[in-house]
Amino acid sequence: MTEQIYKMEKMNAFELEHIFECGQCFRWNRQQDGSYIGVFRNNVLNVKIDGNFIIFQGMCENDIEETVIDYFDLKRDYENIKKSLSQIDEPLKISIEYGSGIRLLNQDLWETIISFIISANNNIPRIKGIIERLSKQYGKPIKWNGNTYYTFPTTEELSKASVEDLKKLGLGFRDKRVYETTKMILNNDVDLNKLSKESKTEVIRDTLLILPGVGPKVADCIMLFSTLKCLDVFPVDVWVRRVMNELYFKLPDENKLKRAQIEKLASEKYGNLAGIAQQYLFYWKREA
DNA sequence: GCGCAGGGGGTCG
DNA sequence: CGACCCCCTGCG
Repeated sequence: MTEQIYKMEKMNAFELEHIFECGQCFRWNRQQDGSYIGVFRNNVLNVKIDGNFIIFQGMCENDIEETVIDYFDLKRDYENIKKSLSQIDEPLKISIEYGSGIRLLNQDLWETIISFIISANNNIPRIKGIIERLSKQYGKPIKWNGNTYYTFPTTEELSKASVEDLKKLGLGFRDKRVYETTKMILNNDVDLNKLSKESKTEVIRDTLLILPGVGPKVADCIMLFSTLKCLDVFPVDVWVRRVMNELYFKLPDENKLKRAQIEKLASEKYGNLAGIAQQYLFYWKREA
């Protein structure tokens, strides 16, 4: 593996902060100069905006251009998506202007499953810490630029960890969930290859829900943020609940809407782009 | 500075 | 509907 660099003209929907701070990923870290470094699959990359260009540079196991086109989903036409979503209503339009540079990444399915099981009732700094420790302990090192980075462990690699090992890394009550889910995927009780070929959203969700630690919210995040790319799902967490409450129901915050109510409304309003709408709303509500 | 509550991208029983 | 691990954060 050698260092590679790829420079391309900047597109309209591509802002580093929007992409990496909208909550879809946990392994991208902001650098002093405003660029970001992240580990994904067997790669370590720095992404930097330089004037009207995006520069990708780092250790990449395959062709860097193909890798970033795939991972950053660069073929998807966000201009068109934003245009049609903006027409739905004014609040969504405002949130899209606020997070105009958001793109959803094609993240590894297995890594996304484990990462979002860890995210349950947890905060982002701690989630990131846990994932870094898991990677350092069970992943493979990649040296670049005087630093050592670690790949996210494969299923086989993580299956070496006992419940106790996981507890020591600070997973808390999620230790058993990660352990059991790893075992089930290793045994093909849930077959991720087969799941990747499935096209029906409901079948995919029901399959993911089999895994310990995967409930409705985590399942939707996995479906939206991984290579599964089910753009029609609408993950309902506290922030989204809050924003939907305010925008469409005008209820006081304590008056909690049921998940099903929110999902129904989202599906009616946003249709098969509900997941992308969710990201704009989430980012807007949480940052602003 | 340090110590101590409060709460966090939910899930499970 | 309450408990859950543990850290991160904010305040006294």
